[in-house]
Amino acid sequence: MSKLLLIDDDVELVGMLKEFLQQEGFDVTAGHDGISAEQYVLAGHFDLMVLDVMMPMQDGIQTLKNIRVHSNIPVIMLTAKGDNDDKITGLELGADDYVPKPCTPRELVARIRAILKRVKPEPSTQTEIKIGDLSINSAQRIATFRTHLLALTSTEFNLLETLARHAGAVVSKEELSLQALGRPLAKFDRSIDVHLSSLRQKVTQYSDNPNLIQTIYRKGYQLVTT
Amino acid sequence: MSKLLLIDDDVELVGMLKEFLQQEGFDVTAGHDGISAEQYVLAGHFDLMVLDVMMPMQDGIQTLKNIRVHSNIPVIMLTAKGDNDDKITGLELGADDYVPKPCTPRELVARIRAILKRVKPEPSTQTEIKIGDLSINSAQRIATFRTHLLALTSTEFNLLETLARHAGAVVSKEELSLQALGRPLAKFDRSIDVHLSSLRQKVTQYSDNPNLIQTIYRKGYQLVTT
DNA sequence: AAGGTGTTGTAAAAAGATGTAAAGATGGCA
DNA sequence: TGCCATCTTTACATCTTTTTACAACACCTT
Repeated sequence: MSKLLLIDDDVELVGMLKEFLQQEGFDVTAGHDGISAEQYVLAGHFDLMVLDVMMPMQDGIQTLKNIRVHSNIPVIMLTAKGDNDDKITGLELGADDYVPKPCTPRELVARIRAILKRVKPEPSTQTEIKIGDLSINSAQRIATFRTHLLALTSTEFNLLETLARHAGAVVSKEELSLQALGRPLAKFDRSIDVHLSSLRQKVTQYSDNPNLIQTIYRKGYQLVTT
Repeated sequence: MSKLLLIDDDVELVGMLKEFLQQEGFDVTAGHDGISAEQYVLAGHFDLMVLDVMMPMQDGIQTLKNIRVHSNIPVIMLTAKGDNDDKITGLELGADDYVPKPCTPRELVARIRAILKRVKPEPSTQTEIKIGDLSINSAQRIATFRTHLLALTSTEFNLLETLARHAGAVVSKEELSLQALGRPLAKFDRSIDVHLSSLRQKVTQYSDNPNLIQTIYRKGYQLVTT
């Protein structure tokens, strides 16, 4: 669970945001001025701080400046709309994002997640995709059908992974070539067809359903969901 | 010098931005649609991409989705003002920032700098890396699997360390040669393969999982994250 | 329905990459 | 010098991908 520090002099707003963020699964601590923000950051180790620019006593810019002397904590700045100069100053001081007030809690959460994702990559992301009896583990690059391990080559795995990520939708050969072979599809290149063919054979030997991977004439291929 | 990739279907705008960014000291490559964006990202390694949301053929959201399968490149999304849904979708997909159009080049540059500043100092100076049962201590140049000390040669250690720093991602032989041997990969140089082979043998003798280090044909090697 | 045109399926050959044992080369050190 | 550990090169087996060739198929036109 990520620890957030929320600093804004508007007590009511902070209360509301705190509640919302807690429901979203964050561990939230709130403060209402720049001085206590500095203390909090120095004391506990937070994963991210949301900092209001406009505050009495000491504004967000100055607070950020002070904090940056000792800490690299990711910071999202909250500020009144259109205050472009603050925005740029903040970013140059090492703020990680800038969100204009008023903003929806939902948007704030999205921004927080975006930044946390890059700073501390959660084990969350779907490394495991399951489509019917198929299961594809992207991290380990292993695919299984029911209990059977599929002995796929690297390209075959890429192909299956790409199809699975778009399960139920048609994926063009152009896209498959880009994702699985890492190059654009050339005019008379049949590689995708050939790899598809072997992939089908390997999957089909365990499946009673011969149409797991469908051909959509002139459009591409599709992994069926059922 | 940071390498930027600029994708927008508005040719004129792109030309203008490109010029501005070049004056600011960036190495800029421009493209005008989502498909070529994917190709660029797969081909050259850029430090950051600026991606327009609204594009004919394939929009920015889908493009980002496809790119995120294989790349963690920082992305700034450009989109029409007030299109809040795109904004949130983009951020959740792993965009690093969102800039409403129209924006001043100056603001865009500030955002780019802010993100690069955050991302660049990431040549992981961590001295202790743990990946599953593996643990690698860079300071002491010691690697262990569970409790077993791995008797690695210097090159083997470099190799394992490099793979560990990129755990879960494919590392090219070029990169491995640079990091582990300190020289660019020459045409018929098989050293990396040979060292990899012995490294595998040493690691595998303790591991039940024979696929800790995967081969990605023609792409490189990957240390699997459990 | 019949024939034309381009697309897809797939076996097999060709080209290219990787795995690895073993021989050769290099450099440190007693 | 001779030994030893390490790294590189070599050689060959094996595996993967791409190309090729042809049959089967889908779709269009008449």
